[in-house]
Amino acid sequence: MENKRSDCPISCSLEIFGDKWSLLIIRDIMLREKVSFSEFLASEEKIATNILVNRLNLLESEKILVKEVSPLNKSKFVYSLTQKGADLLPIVIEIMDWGAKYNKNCPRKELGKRIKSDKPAVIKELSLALKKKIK
Amino acid sequence: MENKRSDCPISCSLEIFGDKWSLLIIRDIMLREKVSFSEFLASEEKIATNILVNRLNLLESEKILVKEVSPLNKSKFVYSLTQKGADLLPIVIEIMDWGAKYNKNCPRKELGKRIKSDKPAVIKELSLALKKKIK
DNA sequence: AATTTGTTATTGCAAAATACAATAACAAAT
DNA sequence: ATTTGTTATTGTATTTTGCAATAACAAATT
Repeated sequence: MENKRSDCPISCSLEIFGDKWSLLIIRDIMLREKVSFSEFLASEEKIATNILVNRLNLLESEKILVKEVSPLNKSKFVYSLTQKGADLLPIVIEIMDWGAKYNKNCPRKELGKRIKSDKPAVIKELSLALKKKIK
Repeated sequence: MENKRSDCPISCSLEIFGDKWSLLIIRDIMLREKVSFSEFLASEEKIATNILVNRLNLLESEKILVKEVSPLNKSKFVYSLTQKGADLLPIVIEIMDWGAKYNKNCPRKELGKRIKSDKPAVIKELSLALKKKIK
């Protein structure tokens, strides 16, 4: 961890995930059941392999993710959220809601519509589901 | 607006404010009553002038901020939030709450404590206050 | 009128982050 | 043995950011 810019919690948070990629990896794990390097790599936003490696290591070092050997395939790793990582859920949901509200080209799909109609319920439900999977 | 990476609302949002600075400017306007270039510049995180200019222009072009000549000082500009910008409030609050929860060096001050004890009330109250100031 | 001060913006250059392509390491599967 | 799949590294070009200096210009001061 580098030297902090300030003690502001917003600033500290942005030093960790204030970039264009980190929260997309979190999204993939949280909302799309992705768990591995190759699955993250396959996402539509086309992250480069070196950046993906870098972000996964960073998120792991911040204890937002945990990396383990896959029980199904010993030559594969799987990433899971810690409680700290799972607690990013409300942030992700709020960003998703704002983005859908202000972007014509981001039509709300099922989850987006449920967020629009009852955000707290969605957060509660997803949070419970995550609880079963955190490390 | 460049070419979008995808239609995901999270990705679209991060293309706008997914960096280490934009949300700090929003924070300064939302929570610290700052309105001008020199006030943003004075924040503890020490943003560079060229980056500040760049972010202000970007946020203005995204219609998150509006720039006007100050009524008090004609050689000064003041920035205010649009409704789109004010709607970032829940994101800012959630990031603040997460940062305070997971960072020893970010002691909760008054606002932080109120967020911890009743987040929806804080958001509602601040959102009402912002409503009176949006352009 | 000339000078100083305050505010916003620009420029030049170094450093860091990102994009993109190629390929390496290595275990599993064939 | 060879091929395939998964993760990681390397090299190079481009873009973004950090930092310092300074410009433009109006208001305030002398």
